[in-house]
Amino acid sequence: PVFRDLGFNRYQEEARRLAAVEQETPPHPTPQAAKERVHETHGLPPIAGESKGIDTPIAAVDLEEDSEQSAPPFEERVGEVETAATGSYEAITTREQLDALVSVLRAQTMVSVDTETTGLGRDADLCGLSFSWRPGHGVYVPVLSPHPQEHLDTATVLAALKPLLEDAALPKCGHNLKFDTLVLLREGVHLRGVAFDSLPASILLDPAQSSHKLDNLAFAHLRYRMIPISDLIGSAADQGSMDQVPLPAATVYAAEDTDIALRLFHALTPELEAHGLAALVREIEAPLGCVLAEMETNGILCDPVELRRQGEALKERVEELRKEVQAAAGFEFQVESTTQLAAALFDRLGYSSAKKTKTGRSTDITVLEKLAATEDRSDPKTSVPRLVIEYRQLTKLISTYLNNLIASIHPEDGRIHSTFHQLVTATGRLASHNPNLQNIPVRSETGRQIRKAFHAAPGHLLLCADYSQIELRLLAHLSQDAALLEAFERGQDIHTTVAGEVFGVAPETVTKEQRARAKTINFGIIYGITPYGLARRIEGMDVATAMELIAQYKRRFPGIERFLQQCVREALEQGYVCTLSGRRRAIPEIDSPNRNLRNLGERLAINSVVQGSAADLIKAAMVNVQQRIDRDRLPLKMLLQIHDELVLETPEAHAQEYAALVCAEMERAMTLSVPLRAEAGIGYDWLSAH
DNA sequence: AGAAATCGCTCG
DNA sequence: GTACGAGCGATTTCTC
Repeated sequence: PVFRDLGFNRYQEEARRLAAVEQETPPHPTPQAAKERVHETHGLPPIAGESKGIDTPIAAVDLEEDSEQSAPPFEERVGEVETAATGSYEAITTREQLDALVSVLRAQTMVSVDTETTGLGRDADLCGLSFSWRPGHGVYVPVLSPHPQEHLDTATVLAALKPLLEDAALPKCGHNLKFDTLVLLREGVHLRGVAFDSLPASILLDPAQSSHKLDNLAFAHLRYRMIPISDLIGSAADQGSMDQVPLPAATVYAAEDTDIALRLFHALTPELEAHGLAALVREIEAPLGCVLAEMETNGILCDPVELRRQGEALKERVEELRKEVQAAAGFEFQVESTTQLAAALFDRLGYSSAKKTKTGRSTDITVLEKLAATEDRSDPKTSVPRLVIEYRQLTKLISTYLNNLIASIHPEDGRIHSTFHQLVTATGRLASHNPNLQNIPVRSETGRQIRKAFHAAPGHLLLCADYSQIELRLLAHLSQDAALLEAFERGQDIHTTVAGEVFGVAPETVTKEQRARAKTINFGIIYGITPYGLARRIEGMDVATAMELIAQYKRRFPGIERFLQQCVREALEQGYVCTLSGRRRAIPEIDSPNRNLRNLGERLAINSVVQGSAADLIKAAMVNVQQRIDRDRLPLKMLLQIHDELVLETPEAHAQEYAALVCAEMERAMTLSVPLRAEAGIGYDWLSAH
């Protein structure tokens, strides 16, 4: 049993090489070995009884009995492979030990925190908490185990620890503390003060890494091989759970986690600093995990009756449409099937196919709209494209929204609890998942009605606060373009201002159409504009005219042109670009010999800086808002984030006051060269709050 | 039969 | 061949 398969390809070769070294070092602790190890340290005198006293500084208050006489401190054993057997871990099982632990933790400048649970889902129960404040040391406080009479119960333990877990002034670290925050929230504990988290830290340092699991980080950064959970609870089918693991083994496993997370804090902090990421982790990403956990736990009330009512109405209309389509076409086919629809349109109804997909002829919205534009009201056959467009819209609403949302409502509390992923996107934006609540329809009237179903609790209102023109304001700040800065400084309508400049007219005389075109250009700039792209999005515009418009824009806003080039140069020189907060995105496409890929790289370089900086900003705002809620004990619940918007639930009383407060916190999230504006709406449901 | 890819559409 | 970032449902294609 010399070498365990790590089940982790990237490290296997390295691990094999080190397997030989392992022969000379103590073998990896089996559960039995772990048990013996803990028994060694078990019969210590109660900490409170130590002569040192519990209010002396931590260095003096050792929770372990014999400090490192068997092995040199881990810091001195560089290059060796280390295992949990080298750490000094113990269980906290008595009232006296718990009180001593609380005093000790209070005095620390950084405490590593972890929870053990019976599983990974929402139904998982707390088995215990572990803490570490000195590398190589750690404690486990069990609350659920095979021998409950040998330790304290959940209520006692949490009552003692809650004040310090919730104390934002006591800095904490850990690995993926969003998970632990979720677990603790189910016990009524609101974890705060998270100043470091090795999961976001690792992702920000190297997003390309395939795994950021604690075990892998331990090996990569500390040459440390952790006890696999399978050693304790087995794997696959006959998997047990943590509450069945004997206390000695559970203690070593649990305390090892916090020990390693603490060591990673020390190991990764210099790396983060070297890459300009330390503040991003400390001020934004680490504390944000707790905010996301709160949002997920809160959930948003959703009325299934309203959704069902809308669904029934739409289903009737869809059935009519299906019949109309088939009647108009003169034959039956499955409208949902793109292959059958393409065959119907292009083989049997005489339309000619222009746009292709990877595997066939495209029937997407742009194609259907072109075909629908040729409709002849006197010939029913030509109504097919128009009817299919409506059919698609309604079936989309039914299946993706109405049906799916009803199924997502939690039977216990009537709320939808989406999951918010903190760092899965390329730019730093959040992603909402299962269900996605960041793409609830708003643009079409029928779709927007779905928002009526999202509502506040009785006596409460939804508070929707969104940033005004956030990406364009960031563009102004990042580019320092004089004209754009001035427009925002003066509070002008940015699309009208740009229209005036680009079309060479006074702002007062800008037409609706000119403003709409300027808006399209403004969005285009942020996405990395191309003449083709712009022409395609403005009705009746050819590529030459689009090119001239872009040229005119760049003449009128020379700072923007400079900024765009600077993004591209940065990507070329460094291989990556950075946001305002130092978040990085690698742009390997930028040196591609393929021109299309290279152009894509240029667009990514531009967009990543703007979109990513906007993500930094609203994340900072979320941390601000939650801190304010905590500090002033406000009765506000954060429910959703939709990229430039926050949705909260507020009591009816003082709702206006809270709205102003949330906007103020959003506006002071960063200090830029342009003023930030956030506006709030209030209403019983999401439709009327907007 | 079940997994993976494709298409299309929703949002910012 | 063309604007950036996501998630998801239905259908089609691939794989065992």
